[in-house]
Amino acid sequence: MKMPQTMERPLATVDVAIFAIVDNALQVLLVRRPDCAGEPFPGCWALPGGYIDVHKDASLEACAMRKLREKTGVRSPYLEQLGSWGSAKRDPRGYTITCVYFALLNAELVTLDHSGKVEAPTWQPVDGDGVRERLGFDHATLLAAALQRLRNKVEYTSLPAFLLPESFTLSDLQSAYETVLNRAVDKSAFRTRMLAADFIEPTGEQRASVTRPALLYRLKVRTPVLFPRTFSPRGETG
Amino acid sequence: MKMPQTMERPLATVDVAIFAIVDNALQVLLVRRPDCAGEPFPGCWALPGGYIDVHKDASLEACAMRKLREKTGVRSPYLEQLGSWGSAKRDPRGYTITCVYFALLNAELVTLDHSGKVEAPTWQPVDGDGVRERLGFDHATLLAAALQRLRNKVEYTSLPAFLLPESFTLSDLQSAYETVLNRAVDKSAFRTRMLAADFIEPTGEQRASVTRPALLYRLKVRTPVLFPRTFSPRGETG
DNA sequence: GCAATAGTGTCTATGAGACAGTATCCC
DNA sequence: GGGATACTGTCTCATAGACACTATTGC
Repeated sequence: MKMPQTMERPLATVDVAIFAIVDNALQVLLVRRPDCAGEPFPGCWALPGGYIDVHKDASLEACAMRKLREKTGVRSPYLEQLGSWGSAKRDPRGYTITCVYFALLNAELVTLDHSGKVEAPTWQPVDGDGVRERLGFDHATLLAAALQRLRNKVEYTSLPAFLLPESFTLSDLQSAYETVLNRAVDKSAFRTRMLAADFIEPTGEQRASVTRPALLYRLKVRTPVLFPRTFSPRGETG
Repeated sequence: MKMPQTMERPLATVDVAIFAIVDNALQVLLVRRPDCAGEPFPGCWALPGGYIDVHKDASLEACAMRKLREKTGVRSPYLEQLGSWGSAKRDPRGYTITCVYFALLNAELVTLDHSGKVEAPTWQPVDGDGVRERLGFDHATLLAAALQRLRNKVEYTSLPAFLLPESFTLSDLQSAYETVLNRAVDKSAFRTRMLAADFIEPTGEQRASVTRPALLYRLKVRTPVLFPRTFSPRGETG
């Protein structure tokens, strides 16, 4: 076997699929590829990401956090490693490995940096397995994988709670689930399940409203909770 | 931002946690680190793995497959990406990123290459979150993560089927589940669940035995199946 | 018949889903 | 009161788990 010093090293990058609910729709944060000569996929959209800096990034997760912070200003999102993709062909500049994370956060916390750059990050609505815009590299594949993981996990975890602000009502939470799942869920079953899972607690406050005020809740735990069953309309399990 | 050509590139490796049932126990395949000077963790045990060869390995999965084939001779295991770990400290030779896979296979298919090398791979019984031997690098962490993923998934997937030979009885399958879960499951509920999931089919043959012969089954699909609920002893769902 | 394992039936508790009903707010 | 949303109760059905029962083999 060759010594590591003589091995040809692949390039290593981290990409992040950042999701939030904007305008009652699930959206993902994308950046535009620079239009300069020598840059691959000029003008295309892409997931925020870039090279691992072996001096700055203590770990892969730290690198993902850094990139997320740089684009959104958010410091404490839900962040989960999705997986890694590597091949000689996914980037024209050579063999690359990318480690992809996906993040969930509350859009209100985000301050997009629109300081005149072409690469200004923008929310793009999710449409089916991706977005309408054409993505560079294999990012359409990465985004599709992120969406699949997200939708899959929403069926049996408390993930949508991370899309909401600090305090929220059960109706807000249900709405977040319905937005991600793209289908309605039964209110009674939903509330029973959420309260049984014991991951939220009442703040003691109510949300003022023109109609009956709703109790406000907050997360009891910062880690997602697994439910013992998936959401499933009657008879869908067979 | 620096150009990729001038960036310091981390080393990229792939490691594989290969599991099988040997002597009615869950075991993992480990290799011994070479004892030469300059090699880190000499004499320690480690997960099989090594550098990505940008000329040989078309993808990360291809690289994992190659390493698995080199150690076991097996060509079609169940192989799943577990995740990636990267930091400056996990390998004394510098910043490394490792992409970890876990594999499930039937021990009978394995031909261990014991051709006099020190690095000969060996089955080691899983004990709690790892093995009794001391592992080099951060492989104890990686192995613990693999075990956690495995045990977690076994609760709601057909993964243990990949630990069995081509054809097997329902009792064999139940035994595989019990070995991985390290607890007994109810026979009736187990059989109902397995047959309802519709991922196995009778071969038409029976297993001869000193007692009542059992029907033999084979997998209908090569991909794992998800069950709508986890295994859970009455009242454990809280 | 006996031992041993394969396979089935029966009962009960749980909880999801469907949906209707009640409660509480502002106007 | 009326409209709107928050929240609860009731019914039914599917199925997991517990456990006992029957079936089929070799001896």
